[in-house]
Amino acid sequence: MAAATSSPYLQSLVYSQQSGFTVNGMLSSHSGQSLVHSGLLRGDSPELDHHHRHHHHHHTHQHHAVGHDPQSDEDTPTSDDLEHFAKQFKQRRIKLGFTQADVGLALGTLYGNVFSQTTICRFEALQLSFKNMCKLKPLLNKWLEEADSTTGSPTSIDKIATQGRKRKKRTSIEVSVKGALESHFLKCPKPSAQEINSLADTLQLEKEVVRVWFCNRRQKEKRMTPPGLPRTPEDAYSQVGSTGPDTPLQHSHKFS
DNA sequence: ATGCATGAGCC
DNA sequence: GCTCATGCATA
Repeated sequence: MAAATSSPYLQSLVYSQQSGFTVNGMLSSHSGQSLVHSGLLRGDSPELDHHHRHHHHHHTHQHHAVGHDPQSDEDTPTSDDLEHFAKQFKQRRIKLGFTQADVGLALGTLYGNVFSQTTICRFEALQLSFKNMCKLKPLLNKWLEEADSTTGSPTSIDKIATQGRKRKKRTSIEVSVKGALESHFLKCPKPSAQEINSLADTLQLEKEVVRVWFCNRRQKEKRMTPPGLPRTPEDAYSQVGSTGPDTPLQHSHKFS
């Protein structure tokens, strides 16, 4: 009893147009993401091509005053850890009957940090930056523990006030124009204002739209799972219906 | 699930 | 103006 707080299927049904996953089914919604990462993290300098390990700047922060600190939880996860956790998380979440949106709201009501369906989705698909993933992992992990050992406490959902600001209507860019932008991006990922200007003029787009497009495109490159990664076709079909624990995910450590 | 957008923080 | 975390709105 307790899993039926909100309507778990509302969103799933709405968004299940392209993926084709059912409400209660355990069909994995392997849409366009590939779970094999290539270790592309921070460091936006294409020129530098030294194989960077997933390092973490060790700040010379002073240690804790107390001497007893056998095992603190401040260990930096590796990409593998995140990959595995994300997968586990998604599976448990689905089995518990929660949607991504549910989790986002639950985090808000439980810990004060509200997140959208988008963010949960991107976390599960490893489409965030390494740092961002590390930040969200503890939070989601905590929710997981709570939801898993829920003793039947119906958490009442509560929404916080939405900001009342007019948002610009999303401009939809034509596929041909997108192609042109892609081409330019490959040549020059970081065009100057002048370049953007001429580009915008050529493509008949607002300069701001072009600028934002490049910003977003750069961010994509910094995700854990960069776009255009060919997913292994064998991985396309995994557990269906039955209690499939998990699919053995092999990953290739390739830090070019 | 993803594309375009906002906004905070940094330079 | 860029990066970075994040999300509304939409495909």
